[in-house]
Amino acid sequence: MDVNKVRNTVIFNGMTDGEIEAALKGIKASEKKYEKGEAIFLAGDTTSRMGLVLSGSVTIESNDVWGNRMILSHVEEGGFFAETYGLLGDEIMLVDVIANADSEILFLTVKNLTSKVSDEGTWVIKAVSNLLSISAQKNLMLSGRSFHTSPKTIRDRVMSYLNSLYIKQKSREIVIPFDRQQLADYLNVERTALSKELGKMRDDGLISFKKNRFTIEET
Amino acid sequence: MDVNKVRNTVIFNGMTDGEIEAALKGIKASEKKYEKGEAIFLAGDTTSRMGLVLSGSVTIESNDVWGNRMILSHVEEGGFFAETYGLLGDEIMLVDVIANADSEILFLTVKNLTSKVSDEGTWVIKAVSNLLSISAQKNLMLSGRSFHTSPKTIRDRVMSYLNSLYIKQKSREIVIPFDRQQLADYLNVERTALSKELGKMRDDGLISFKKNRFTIEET
DNA sequence: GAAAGTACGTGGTTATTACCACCAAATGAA
DNA sequence: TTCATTTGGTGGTAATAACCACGTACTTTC
Repeated sequence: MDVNKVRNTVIFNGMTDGEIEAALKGIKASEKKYEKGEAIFLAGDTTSRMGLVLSGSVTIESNDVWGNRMILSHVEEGGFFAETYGLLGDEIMLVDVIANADSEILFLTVKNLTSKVSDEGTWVIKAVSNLLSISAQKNLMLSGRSFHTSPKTIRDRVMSYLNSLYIKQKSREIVIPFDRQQLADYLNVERTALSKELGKMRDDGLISFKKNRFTIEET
Repeated sequence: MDVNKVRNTVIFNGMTDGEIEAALKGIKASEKKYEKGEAIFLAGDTTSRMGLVLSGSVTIESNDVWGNRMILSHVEEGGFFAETYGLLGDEIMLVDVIANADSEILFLTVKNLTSKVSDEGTWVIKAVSNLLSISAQKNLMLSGRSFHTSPKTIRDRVMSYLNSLYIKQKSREIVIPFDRQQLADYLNVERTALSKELGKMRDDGLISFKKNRFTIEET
């Protein structure tokens, strides 16, 4: 890896060239090329590596069980993706990352960073590392919720939510951790309107449910 | 400070008692008592300290220019608040933190943590510290947006958004960084519907605007 | 097991928004 | 300038959700 390529990225901020070289080694930096359209990560994956776009660009997108595709964001040269997943290591990704052009990606193994640190570091690094975990965790919750509340109809919000659980639980039979009122609050809709829409979705053959057990019907 | 009181909180995870003591000193831990109803932070403040609830509980709430109050969350014993603001240090808080009962709060100066570290640490701690900044920054953006998209009507979303800029810019004359389409996307509403609602709000004497300059009218 | 409370669903009404077609003003390039 | 493009606004309509009132089933408690 050429230090010049990464010197200006945020993660190597404040490091000398020597440190960057050490970091690249310690962080197991590995470069890989992708062709336009190729998948870098797929929903359902777990990863302990985050990505840094050296050239080209990638899109973060969601493709749900029902075949709906949604583009969530672009990441340009110099930008990161999957930091949160990489940091937490065992969280299941809910989105796909696709090369938007021929791209060079640098993968950085950041999971070990914080765990390794916990054994050997001083209290300072332990504290920073703990804060990073707290922050990453919160991040994941926030982006999850914002993801499920951005569709404009109740039906689409429910589908977005159920799809994420489908990916996590890898089963069309889904147990949700909410009662109706809580689900309504989480999706930012009114409870009775949610009940009605769930009923319609059942009538339309999309789902069936009883209490907090939902089943995504085969189409 | 008694180590026993904080040993089980996430931020001191993995530290020996000796390290916790060193940490408490290095992090300038200071305890303060608040009576029920007393303000711990107010919107418009900046802080380089985060809060840890030792006893009692606090509420995070929003009180806007128009006098609307909204409770956003509770933090119980052992929980944190203002971590993101504390970490970034110079971000203006958009919410109030109020003691929900007689409470003991431990303030931790976390800003210095990451900045101090940048000078002296190894590449590992620098990388972790950089990641923490990235994560905190992203966090702030995510929670801001989710804050402005949770009201159910377009008007309330606009008011929430303008109020946050009012707090940041400390002026009733507000320049927004978006054109109409971008504002609509940010607030998760349809552009023409937004235009209409802005017109109505002007008719109702709430605001006036021209292009991306808005003025919050005195009521 | 009766009473009270909680959770969920339905009907009906109204308010709000999305959506489409279109226009006007502002911007910018030739 | 003139033409094309971008940006913001309006009218009208259909879709959607909020809101209120209420009923039913399931739980919990005494």
